[in-house]
Amino acid sequence: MDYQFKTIEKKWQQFWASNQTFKVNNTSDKPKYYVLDMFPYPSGAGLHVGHPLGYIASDVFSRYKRLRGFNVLHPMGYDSFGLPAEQYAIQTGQHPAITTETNIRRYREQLDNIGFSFDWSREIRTSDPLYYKWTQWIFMQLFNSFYNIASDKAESIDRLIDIFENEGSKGVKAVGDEDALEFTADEWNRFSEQQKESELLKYRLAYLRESAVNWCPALGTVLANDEVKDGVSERGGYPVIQKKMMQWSMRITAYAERLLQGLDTIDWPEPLVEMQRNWIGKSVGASVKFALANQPSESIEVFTTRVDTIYGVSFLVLAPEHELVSFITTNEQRAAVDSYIEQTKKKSERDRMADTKTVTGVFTGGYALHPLTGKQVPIWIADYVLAGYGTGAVMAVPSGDQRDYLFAKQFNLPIIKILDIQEIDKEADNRKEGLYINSEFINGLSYEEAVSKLIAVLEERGVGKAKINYRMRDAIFGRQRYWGEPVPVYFKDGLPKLVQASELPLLLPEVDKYLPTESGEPPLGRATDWKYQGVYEYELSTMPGWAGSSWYWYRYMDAHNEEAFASKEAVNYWQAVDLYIGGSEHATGHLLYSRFWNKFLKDIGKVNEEEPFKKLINQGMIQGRSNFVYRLLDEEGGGTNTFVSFGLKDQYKTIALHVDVNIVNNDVLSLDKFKQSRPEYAQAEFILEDDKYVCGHEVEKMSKSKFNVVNPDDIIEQYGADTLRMYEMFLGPLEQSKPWNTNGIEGVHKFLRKFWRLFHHANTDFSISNDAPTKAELKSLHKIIRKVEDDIERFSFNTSVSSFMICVNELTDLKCNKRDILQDLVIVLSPYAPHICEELWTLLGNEAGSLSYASYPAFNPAYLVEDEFEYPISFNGKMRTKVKLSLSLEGKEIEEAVLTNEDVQRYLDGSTPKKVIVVKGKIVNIVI
RNA sequence: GCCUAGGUGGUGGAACUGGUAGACACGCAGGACUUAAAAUCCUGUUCGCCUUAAAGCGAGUGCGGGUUCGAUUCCCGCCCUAGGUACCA
Repeated sequence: MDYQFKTIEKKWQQFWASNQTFKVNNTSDKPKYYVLDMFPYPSGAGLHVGHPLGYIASDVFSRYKRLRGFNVLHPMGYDSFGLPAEQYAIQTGQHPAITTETNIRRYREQLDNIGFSFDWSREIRTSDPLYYKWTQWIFMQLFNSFYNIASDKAESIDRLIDIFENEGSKGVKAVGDEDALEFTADEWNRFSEQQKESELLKYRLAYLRESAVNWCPALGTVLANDEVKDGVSERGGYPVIQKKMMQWSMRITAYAERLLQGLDTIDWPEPLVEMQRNWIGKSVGASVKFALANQPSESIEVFTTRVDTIYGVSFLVLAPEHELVSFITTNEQRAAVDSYIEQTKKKSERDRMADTKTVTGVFTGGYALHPLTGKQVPIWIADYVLAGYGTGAVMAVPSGDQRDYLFAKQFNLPIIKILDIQEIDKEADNRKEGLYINSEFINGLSYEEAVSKLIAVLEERGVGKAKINYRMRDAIFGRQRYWGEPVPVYFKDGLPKLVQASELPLLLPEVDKYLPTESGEPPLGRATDWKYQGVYEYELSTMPGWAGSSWYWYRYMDAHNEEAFASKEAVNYWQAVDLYIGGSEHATGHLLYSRFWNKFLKDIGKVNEEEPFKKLINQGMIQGRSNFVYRLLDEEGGGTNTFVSFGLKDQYKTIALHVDVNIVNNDVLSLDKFKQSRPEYAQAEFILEDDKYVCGHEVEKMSKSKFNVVNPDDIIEQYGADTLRMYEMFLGPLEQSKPWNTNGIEGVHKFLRKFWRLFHHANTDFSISNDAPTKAELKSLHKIIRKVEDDIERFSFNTSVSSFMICVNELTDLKCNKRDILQDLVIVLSPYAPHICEELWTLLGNEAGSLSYASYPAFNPAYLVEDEFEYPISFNGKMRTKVKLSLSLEGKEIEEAVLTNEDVQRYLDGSTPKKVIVVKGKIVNIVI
């Protein structure tokens, strides 16, 4: 019989499902192993060929671990809250829950087609009320907790209240807002409920704070950075400005040091660890207060890592959003300052950071007093200073900082040399060498001496202190959206209160439209009769996408528990994730938030592990090839409904927008399909070239928002799941990103057919021999046993596939059909190509389904020993020859080998080599 | 801009710790089998030069330098691409 992949794959997928082959118990004699994938967002575009890359790798690993005798937890679920379903709802009116359900069904079908060994009885969905009940529950614990610096962990807010009541604010060292008050116990006890609550909010791990957002006045909504392109909204092309808004935040900064320390304890790729380290951005320095010249009771606090350069300060720069800007600005400068602030509002934070070439800024007219010299220092504002980093103000030292240097040159501000070795004619000199000059009491000191002396003096005078600053900011937790977890909070007398735990889940209410209200409130403001106890306003924002994904791996341990997010027993059994596979694009988002929530859950005694993911592998992204259309802009820079073809776009002012690759063929856009794709495009007009609309293209992340998704079902239809699985592994190193292409899939498919033919005599009947294997056959088998073992342990799946091809070619050449060889080969290949292997396994006379728990064959090095081995050496890097050596691959040291200098000399016509270079026991070069 | 990674034939990639660069595939070219097609098998395939052939010579791992007997691998400086950059997930 021929290799009928369709029949075989359907058969075994049904068998696995109906026999629940991969259902796993929370008790077992075997050691446990938890393999987790980053669960997908069920996008309307369906599962794309990029998702399975990681899933196949984790499936190969899971199946391998089962063969190695582990009780493997390998679950799957859906991160099903998110923006795209909501945008679809806005366009069509269809409830996101329906869209999501449809998408999940499609994902499940697609996943099933690939033949994964997931335990589907543990499936989870973050948008399921039975799931988000526990996301809300965790939020409540965070709201009810503060971070106690003394015990270095989160503790109940009741304990903080206790301390305040008995000892006042001095009794506790806790992580809190900058503007937290100081008070005695008596003062606290005299506070009104209102005052107490608002003070406690400054310590809660989930708290309200004002923060900046992208506001689109025309759409009346907040936009993600992704939805803003070149200062206008991607949808509609309306202007976007920065606006401040009261929002829920998470005090992740309280965990900064633990998040940093924990990185040393986990087995993650070093680049990823480095990214998190840099994101946390610990810097050791000092904070210094500069009093205002005309109002010495007010001061501007700056953070600096180079307090030693303080005598080089020639001006201060504030972020345009800094709260004191308006107060400082003089009447003469007010117009200029206001107009600069207006300009800044139009820029996104990223644009502000990216632009280092143009130097802009405005003098406020105000002065501060240098804390040591008392001299007047002018105060400027500039958009390169960000309100969210440090204190939103910097002391500018042009001689030591290039950015300050350029600023000083541009605006003719003094540049003060502070170290004797500094060379500052052309640029700033940030060296910490030499001795200080122009610096009063630190003159003549070295860097280390200066820093400690300065800090001592600043502290003594109460104008500064040593400080550790983290670049990481608290995470904004509110979203002005519909399709997310409702925040289980209502407002009484303007203060946030939690709903009762017994009232969870707080269900997402129905709304008539998924848009903001006319008064600019989030979509939940549209819900009618949605009041706590019929009276109090609920919080109208919902949780961000990362809420549900920050703890989900615990839910898989005990997916149907109604009493807890997971039972104590389940958590104790599975502990942490042993292997987590997912993309590095989550490096500073999901992977940081998850660590944060995990540490919090540990602090409150709900889980055991400080770190949730012991080992992590980044699967590289399979990138997509995106297509673009070019929207014509009007004079004000607003979007029109006319689109310019790629070749003509440079003649107009346009903005590039992603267009679905599925309505583009060879970069030519289908105009009809484009008009149907969105209501706003129905009347679209086009400027064509050669009667065609040609799209631009780019290689980038495959994602629903970029409309460049390719479906794995098409590949499976043509070649089968086993081919897809092996091909994705064959494409290249797991960690490496690569654009999707199907060149080369034929080779993998041919391999599987060849493999099948090893068992099928004359391409028809199943026929194998019970004869004893030959030496050559055993060698071939044991090479692959060892190779696959090695490759899987170091996640080098692509080289495995090549080795399989070599192995099968060798066995084909040997006309091998020996049971002993083939049976072991089936086991070794089965993690990669499970369907064909299950089929052959049963044909070999084994019980159906038993392959998944067979034993991985033992490697025997004896089969690889060779009597004679031809070893090439090169002379002077030019002449090459081959020398016959007696040595073995395994065991014997080369020093014992027959080759000696005398032997080598024979190949050099008697000339004596000057040098023989031996590396790892091999002669690699001979210098004559 | 900043952080992280990558750049090797026509293509995907291999070379694991500095030691024969191009394994294994795809594609392409030629051939076998076939009435034909599919499937399968065989040969060749980094580029250039030279040769009837066998063989040989030179260059070559993004670019420019450096270290080394020896560099895809290590160091310095560039260029390009991708991911992240805090409301995509």
